[in-house]
Amino acid sequence: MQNKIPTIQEIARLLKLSKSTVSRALRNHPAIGLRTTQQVQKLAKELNYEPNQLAISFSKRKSMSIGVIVSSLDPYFHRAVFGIEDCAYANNYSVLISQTRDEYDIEVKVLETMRKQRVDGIVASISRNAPDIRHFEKCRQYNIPVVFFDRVPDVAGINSVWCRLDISTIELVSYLASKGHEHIALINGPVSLPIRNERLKGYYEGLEKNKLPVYEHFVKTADLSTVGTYEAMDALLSHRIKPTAIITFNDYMSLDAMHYLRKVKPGRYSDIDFVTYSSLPTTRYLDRPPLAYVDQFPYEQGKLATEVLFRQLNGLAKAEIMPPENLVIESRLVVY
Amino acid sequence: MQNKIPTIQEIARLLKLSKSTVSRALRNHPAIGLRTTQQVQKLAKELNYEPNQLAISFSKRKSMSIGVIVSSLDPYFHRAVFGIEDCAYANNYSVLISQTRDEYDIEVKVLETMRKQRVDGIVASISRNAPDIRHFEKCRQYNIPVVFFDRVPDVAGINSVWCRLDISTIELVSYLASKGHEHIALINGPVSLPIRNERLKGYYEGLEKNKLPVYEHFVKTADLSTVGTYEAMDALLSHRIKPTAIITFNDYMSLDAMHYLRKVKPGRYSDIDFVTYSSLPTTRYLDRPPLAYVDQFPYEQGKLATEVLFRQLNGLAKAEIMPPENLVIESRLVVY
DNA sequence: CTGTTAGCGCGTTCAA
DNA sequence: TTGAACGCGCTAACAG
Repeated sequence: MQNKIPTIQEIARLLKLSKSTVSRALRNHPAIGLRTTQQVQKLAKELNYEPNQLAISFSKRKSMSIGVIVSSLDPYFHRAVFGIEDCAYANNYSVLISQTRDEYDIEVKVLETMRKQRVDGIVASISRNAPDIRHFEKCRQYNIPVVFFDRVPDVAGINSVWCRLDISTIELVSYLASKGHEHIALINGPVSLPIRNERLKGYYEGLEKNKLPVYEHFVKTADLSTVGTYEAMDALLSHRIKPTAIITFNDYMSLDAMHYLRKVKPGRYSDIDFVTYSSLPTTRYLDRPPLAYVDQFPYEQGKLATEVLFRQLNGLAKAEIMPPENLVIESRLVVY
Repeated sequence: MQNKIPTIQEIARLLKLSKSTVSRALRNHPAIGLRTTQQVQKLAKELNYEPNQLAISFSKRKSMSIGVIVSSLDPYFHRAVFGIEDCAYANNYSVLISQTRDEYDIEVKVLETMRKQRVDGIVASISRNAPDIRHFEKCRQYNIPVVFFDRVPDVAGINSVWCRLDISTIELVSYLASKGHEHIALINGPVSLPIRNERLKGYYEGLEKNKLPVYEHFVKTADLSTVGTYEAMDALLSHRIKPTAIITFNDYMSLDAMHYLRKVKPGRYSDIDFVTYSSLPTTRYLDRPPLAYVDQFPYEQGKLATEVLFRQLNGLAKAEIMPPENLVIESRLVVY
């Protein structure tokens, strides 16, 4: 059992040097003699010396890590995490990921954990059930900049990166109109998600632009559960005038809605077209996938948000006054 | 700008106490007077004091965190991560997740990062392209126990948790046989993944048990790319005797194979049945999903692996000799 | 019940 | 070119 964890002190002792010399030699400090440097590095390698990042972080009061808070590592946020990782790793930072499972209590808790871990900054997409962002306020006191992305709270003075959907939604409606659809419904997400409004705005503007009739009963709200979608579909189809195309809040909702038609109303309505947002990688394998979707570029959002974060961190390091950054990227209509 | 991060020292100064008293009071140490405890905790709250976990970890030489290494946070490993998180959080540990993207170099690097961060233990599923586990050896020197799960290296003396597939694979073949299939093919995963052998073993035993003919050309190997699957399908269908059912390595492969039939050979072979392993949540939405799949219980594997890890950690804490644990769980055939 | 002291491993002055 | 001394924030051993 060689459970001897090597330290700089140990190397210094063996080489009869001071630990500061060793510390410098390990980092190729120019003021250290070549011979010394070489023998230090040689011994370090033999002992399998690996610097204690905990000690470094602690003494420098800088953990070289950023926290990522997302509701779930589903395929959508998974792509965002890639963007975050790519940017963080390029800056020699490590990444702490936490899932909130869309619960406010968990969000509060993981945020606290991250503060205690003294992450240098945080990239966050808020939970669906978060009524406010008070729990993020302490981060300011702890000098931990926060960048919100994708699901951005509607509050001033914060850093944010998100993807506007209104224009693409207009295009989505126009696309459906060009296919001859005149009765287009929208099943939107829960009111607690601000991004829902973009969809609604684009929907109405799209109808107007294409001179299509507006039926209030064509707009439904669903939580993101399967049952919720079924209920919305029920409500949609209970009116005299039925939709011939449906815009759903996301891919999962489209899947549930299509499943509903097949199982609950087999045969009828099989000609209803679906379009949606932020495609799952497996959606294209459906026999009859949605006709189109609006790409929200999660990878780019994650990457941009992290870039904003590093700009804030660098500003903080120089004690500069950093005004909050608010980036908006354009979504894009993709026809399968 | 109130960028004053409160410390125990600061609280002690304000209250004219020593920092050890404050430290104890904050942790409800019984030897501290009620009055003192209360006033310390009151002030701590007012100052928004949050203990510096970095300092605690450093001084205790225990980071209260475990590392998780997986190839990718795809839906499969995502479920495993839930199991890991549930167990870790229950033990007041935090979780560091790293993706290797199935590349050996990245695996080596994230492992090193975790060691430097002094995680207390690691739960890992090895990369497809990892030729050996030499890079894990240093963990022993650093007293960091490692538990491999799901993709387990074929080496003695390690902790492991995996899911045996041979018996379920026999059942899978029997199920297909019961449906009248006599020509059953298997598209297996790459040789670098040991779990592939379980499938192969079960396949042959299943054929034997059901007295089905063995055709060597019915067994193909594919890397896990779409192109690889297409090639395997090409090869399978190029023989005189065609399969009527195909067992694929996983869901993605089934999707690709089915897609191949629809796109490359439309109309023909539309009666080929598929069965697979470890279902994606969205697979059930297909018009004609695989008939059945073998559940590998990733959540349970992750949870069990983490439990093993904590047993090792507790043993280590008591300086006990901990023999490695090797758990095997049974997979289960699920018919849609 | 409370205070004093030492030390965790490292980087960083300042001094030689 | 090297070394000595200090401090990061906290816990713990030992005193009182």
